Amino acid sequence: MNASATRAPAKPTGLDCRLAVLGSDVRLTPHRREVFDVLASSTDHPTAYDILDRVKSRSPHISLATVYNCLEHLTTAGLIKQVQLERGQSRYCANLHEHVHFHCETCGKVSDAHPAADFDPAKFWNLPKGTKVTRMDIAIHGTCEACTAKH
Amino acid sequence: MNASATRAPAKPTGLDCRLAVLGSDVRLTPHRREVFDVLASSTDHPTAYDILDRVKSRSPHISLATVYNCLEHLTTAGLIKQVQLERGQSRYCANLHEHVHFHCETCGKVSDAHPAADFDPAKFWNLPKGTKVTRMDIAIHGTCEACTAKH
DNA sequence: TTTTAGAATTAGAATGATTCTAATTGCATT
DNA sequence: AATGCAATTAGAATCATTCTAATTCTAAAA
Ligand SMILES: [Mn+2]
Ligand SMILES: [Mn+2]
Ligand SMILES: [Zn+2]
Ligand SMILES: [Zn+2]
Repeated sequence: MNASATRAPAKPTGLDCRLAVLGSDVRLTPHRREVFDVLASSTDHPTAYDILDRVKSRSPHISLATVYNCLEHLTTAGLIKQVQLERGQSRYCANLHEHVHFHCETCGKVSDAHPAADFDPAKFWNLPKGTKVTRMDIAIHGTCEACTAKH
Repeated sequence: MNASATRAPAKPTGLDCRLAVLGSDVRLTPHRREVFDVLASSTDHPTAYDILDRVKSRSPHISLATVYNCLEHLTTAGLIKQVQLERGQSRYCANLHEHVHFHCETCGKVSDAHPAADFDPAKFWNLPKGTKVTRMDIAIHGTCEACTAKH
């Protein structure tokens, strides 16, 4: 983060570890690639520690600092999203479609829910004219299907 | 928090510092009352430190620990809400009506926005049948009226 | 092929917000 | 006045994250 600010980043020209994904400009080093892959194959919104554990099976020597670095680069590049549901650990999500988060207060699971096609959320709130909306964070808390069933 | 768990709380029987507000069961000690009053007369969603500063003008010796204690009791009693917009400091809000938070990314201000009367948010997301919703946290990020105007 | 300069990675220290601990103080009933 | 909790406090501890200061990589330059 400090280092990358010192100068314009050298344009990646190398091979397998420098895939330009989705038009983004991140250098996809092996670690960043692994962190991304872990996240892309997860639907449970893991924390940095969860990701560390999962990446360790492929790269046993990766450090927590590197996981945080990778997550920051991937987030800045727009390849993943940081999700803040409660105080404490952030969670991460590789689903880039517009969606909201459902958090089960019984089992703790976090899942994605997608809006109906015609959903235009901004019009439901009386925001003053002139307000510009860039992003919405919507978290729904409750009891999931499974937890409701086994009650 | 620890102390209050040891036993059923003695029912308040005293006078001015024990007002039962809105059917809640908190003892409204002078400090809790001041913290609540500061919040009730604020629309800017102050942090614990902001609240400490404001309460200090009336109670110069109040401690940060007490502010946190008061905020926790008031939150548990349902008299105020804790608001988590980004990582870092929590904010607090005494508006108990259903509302969402607008956060201006330019000036940092946080304000309330109220939904249209016919707004039924849950139906817009395809939550699995059987899901029970208890609460929604909706944060809208963007540029406020004033900041948009002065650009 | 060696050099070199910037970027990536690392362990551990530092930070910041909150929570916990262990007194001490205050109040309401006895 | 004595008793017994609950409230309050300062400071320590905790937890997630960010920063620091090396060290290692890598890709282009020489
Ligand atoms: Mn998600
Ligand atoms: Mn509010
Ligand atoms: Zn569940
Ligand atoms: Zn603004």
